[in-house]
Amino acid sequence: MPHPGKVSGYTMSSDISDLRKPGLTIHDVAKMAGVSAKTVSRVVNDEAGVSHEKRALIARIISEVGYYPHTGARSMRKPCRDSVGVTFPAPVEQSPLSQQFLLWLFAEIYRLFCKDGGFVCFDLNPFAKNRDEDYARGLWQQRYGACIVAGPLAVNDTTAHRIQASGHPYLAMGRLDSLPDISCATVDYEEAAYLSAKYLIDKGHKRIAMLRAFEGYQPGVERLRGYLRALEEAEIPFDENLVRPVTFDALHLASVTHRLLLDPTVTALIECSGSEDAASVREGARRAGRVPGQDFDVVVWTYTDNAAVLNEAAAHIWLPAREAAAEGLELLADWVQERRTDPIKVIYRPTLYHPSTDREIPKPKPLFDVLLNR
Amino acid sequence: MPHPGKVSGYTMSSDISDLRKPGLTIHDVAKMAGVSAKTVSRVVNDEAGVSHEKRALIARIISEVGYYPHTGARSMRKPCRDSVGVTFPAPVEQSPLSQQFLLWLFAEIYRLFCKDGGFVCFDLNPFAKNRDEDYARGLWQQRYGACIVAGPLAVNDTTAHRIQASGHPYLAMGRLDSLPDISCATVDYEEAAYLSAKYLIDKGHKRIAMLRAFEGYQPGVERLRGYLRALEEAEIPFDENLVRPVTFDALHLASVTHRLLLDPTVTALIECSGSEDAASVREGARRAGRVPGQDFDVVVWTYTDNAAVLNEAAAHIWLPAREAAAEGLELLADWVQERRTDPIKVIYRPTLYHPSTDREIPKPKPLFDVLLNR
DNA sequence: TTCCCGCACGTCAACGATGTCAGTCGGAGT
DNA sequence: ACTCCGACTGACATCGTTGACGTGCGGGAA
Repeated sequence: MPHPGKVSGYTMSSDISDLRKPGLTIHDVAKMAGVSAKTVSRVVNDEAGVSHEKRALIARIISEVGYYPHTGARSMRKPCRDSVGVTFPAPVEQSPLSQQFLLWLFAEIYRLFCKDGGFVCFDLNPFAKNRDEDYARGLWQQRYGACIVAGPLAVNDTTAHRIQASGHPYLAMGRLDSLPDISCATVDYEEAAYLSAKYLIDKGHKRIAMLRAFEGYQPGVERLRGYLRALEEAEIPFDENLVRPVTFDALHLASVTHRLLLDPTVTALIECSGSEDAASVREGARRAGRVPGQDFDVVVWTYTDNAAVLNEAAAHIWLPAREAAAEGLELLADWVQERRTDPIKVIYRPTLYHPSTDREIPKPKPLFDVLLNR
Repeated sequence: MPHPGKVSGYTMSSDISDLRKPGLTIHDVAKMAGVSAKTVSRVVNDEAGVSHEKRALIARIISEVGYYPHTGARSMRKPCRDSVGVTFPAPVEQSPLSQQFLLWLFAEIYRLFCKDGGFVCFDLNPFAKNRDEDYARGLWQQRYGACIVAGPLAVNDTTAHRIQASGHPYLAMGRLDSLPDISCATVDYEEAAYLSAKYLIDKGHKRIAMLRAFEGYQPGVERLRGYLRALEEAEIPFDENLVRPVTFDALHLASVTHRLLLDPTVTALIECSGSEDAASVREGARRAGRVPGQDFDVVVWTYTDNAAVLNEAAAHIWLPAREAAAEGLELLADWVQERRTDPIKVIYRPTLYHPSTDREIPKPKPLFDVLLNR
């Protein structure tokens, strides 16, 4: 046996007593230092009114015995400012956000909220009884002091307004831009759909297919609105069969594209599923025997400026979701620090470009006019 | 302007009052229901001693007004059981764990700890003053009731024992297997190094290079131990120049491999950097003008059983880290639920195989004997 | 009828930290 | 010498919740 000492039993005891030790309190520290609890509290919170010697003594004792204040007790006397909660609409592995974006988002949240010792509390509970109320349950429970609703799924207006009314800092990402006083950071999906459709209409297309996200995914509504606006302006009738809901699954995406493109009168496609899978669209087209750029025109939406995902044959809509998120998170951090109180409104405009004609992806971030007012 | 109603001011007020509303308390609910706070508490906690009518009434009021108990106040009366904290040694984007593994880990943690309404509190604070103490700061602060130390960086023994002594459920992942009474879930890195070196020695090699992880990365120590053991058994002298620390950066990996292989007497290499980058090793070898499988022998370590990463020319060590993590997390969940109290010891054995001779990657998970005792 | 038991409640103190306020103690000003 | 002031410190109440314990009431047994 190569590793003696690694062995330990795996037993089950039927009578399990609660062994968790109570932990040090401020009174313990006070007793050790020979002062009152309040004086220790003053040192912990960096308040004035303690002599230099006592302050040094108490600080030394605190670090020696490893005293940490009890967060719960603290949160009863003052609003909690050292943690943010992040709510998702679905477990990470099913998130419509790409994994790359998700990890970037995590890192950004940590960077902004942990540098002064803060905590991030993730809430991906897919088992909640009432998803919508539960979006902010950590806020109602005073578990964290600010809240990021990272999901683009619908949050109903009552919940949104309840969060707003609670006075806690919060930010809804990817949604809620239509409610005037609700904090959000997102991109303008309606505009993206409008630009896509208009681009294709201007090229002479009349029957334009669109892959919109599945039911219940709020930005899908906005997409449809932009699409319809472009059609209306050009006086082209709407055929509801051309707008298909898709999941974020690559195979599903390919198969829906396939079926759409079997209809030869469909000469253009807007791929706005939210996934980065331009490849899936290409696969679907291949199966239908059609060649993008020759047979039909495509507009692909992308959330990154990564040239690797570019499809030379297609026009692209760049949705600066990362830029919007970054900006929104900065403002949320200000709010937590009480450097602002108004709801956050960050809405970035999408940009249309074509890899074969535009040499560079437009770098300057197109901001919504709210932000230009600064 | 396409979107009226989206505009909102971006102002700074110099006198910011704290607007955060106090929130509903159990007393508010009690008043509404015409009962005492204790009775409401009984309903909230599903305790006996409340008549059916009152229980129904109170439950209705709770859901109507959206009352949630204050977590902090609660945690002062009973140990917190509805949340786990996860500590990392570094920000996610710098993690030695692959992004794929990381997201899988997140999902697994949520699956196990959120299904009954739990929360996950991540702690990636890279700004902590005393990293080692801070590994469990959320535990000392009673912020969460159980703790996962997800980092393979060294946790010093004092901290480990302090966590153990506190009686809180915890799990150290990827490390600490050498301390007898400390909970951990990991793979046997020493054995992996031993198997790798022995395989190469048996093939007749005498000068075997090893890429070990950077300084401070604890499993690196264990790797070296296994390597040395194999050398000793074969009575081959140790040349310290053959064991190079690397970071988890693909370019760095390639360049170190390059330099190692410029020495023609080096005829074998163990690539155990922990990254999935067999490609980097191949690139380094190419630059040195050497061909793996012909010029020299390689053993590549991998954490997945994904055939896509396999290099036909190399022998592989499969480290079932995911399996170990999954098992450890299950046991931690049991501990939180008080179905066990002993420290967790999950140590999986690595497996050596060669894609060109072994038809299948050995599927049955090789467990350490501790687990076989069950 | 009396006693006792158990259910359905309520009362109260305590958890750990901090805000409020009331002291104490030098030293400077008159 | 006497006041006054400011720096330092502690006593106490309080936050929201729950454990321990007390009370009143109805019903069955003696």
